[in-house]
Amino acid sequence: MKLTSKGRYAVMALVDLARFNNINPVSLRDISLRQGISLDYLEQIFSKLKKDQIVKSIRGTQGGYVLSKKPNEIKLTNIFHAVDEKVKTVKCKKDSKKGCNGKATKCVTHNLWDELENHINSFFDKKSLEDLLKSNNENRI
Amino acid sequence: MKLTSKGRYAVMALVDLARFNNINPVSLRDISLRQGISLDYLEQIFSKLKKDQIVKSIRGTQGGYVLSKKPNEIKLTNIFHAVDEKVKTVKCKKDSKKGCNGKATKCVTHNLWDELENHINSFFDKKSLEDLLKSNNENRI
DNA sequence: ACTATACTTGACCAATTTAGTCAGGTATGT
DNA sequence: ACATACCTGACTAAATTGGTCAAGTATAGT
Repeated sequence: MKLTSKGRYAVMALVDLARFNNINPVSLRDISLRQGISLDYLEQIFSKLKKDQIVKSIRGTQGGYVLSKKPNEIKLTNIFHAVDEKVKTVKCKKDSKKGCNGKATKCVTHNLWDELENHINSFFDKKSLEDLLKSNNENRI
Repeated sequence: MKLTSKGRYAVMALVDLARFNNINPVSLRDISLRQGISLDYLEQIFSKLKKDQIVKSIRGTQGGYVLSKKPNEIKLTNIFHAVDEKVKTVKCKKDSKKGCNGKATKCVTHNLWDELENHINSFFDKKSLEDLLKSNNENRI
């Protein structure tokens, strides 16, 4: 089981954006420099964040991105969903001969995996961008 | 984020093993047939389960595998650990210029990922093979 | 002793996913 | 007009996954 960089980058970038969000739009170039994430890759990530209305874009000189909502309204669930960082549990295919279909342990793992998904998602549902900003500030005293 | 088949197969195979464990050792061939998992792949998985002393092997005719412990003593943590199904969180490398080192959001994601790992592991720590056997039996009434 | 069964080990491989790069755009403030 | 910065899609190298294949070794039963 693993978490990919894309989700982590999205979180890092949004925390960065939230911190510098107050006055002007924040350009991806700045985020790229501050966070050490490739600009090209950031563009891919932000196009997804925009599609899910987590950020808004402002084009042209002095343009950049702005949060669409307040930091406490943006949950990790929303972020991960936007960038396709989802909990995949590799279930059995319905019409394959392999797996649990009609077999002895049918559904054991299905129920288990469903429980696990719920468990993980409940974590993501609770954490907001604001929570992360707070813990970030505490660390930088 | 995803869970691999290896972990799922290990769980399925062990539930199967636990059910038929009472009288004789259970051969991988039987598990393979009942669960629809490739024999060759099962061998790889069981060699890892054996190394972590979750199962014992008995060679020769009528041989097979037996659980090393009682089903309630075998937690999902143990199983996943044995087959290297671990929560990888793609952390920043220490000496790379990329990532969070010395950057604005240093440790935001580190703390977050650590919390998540704990959250997930607490789930795995609680669930035992016995729990799965029970829910399996309930399903087959 | 022979043989069938079943565990043991290690090399190999195709398909998929990941984490990007590259090359072109288009919109807009000054 | 021009620099900035968003936008889009194609491409790719490396790693991972989910196996297969081949060649063993150990043991119970005959």
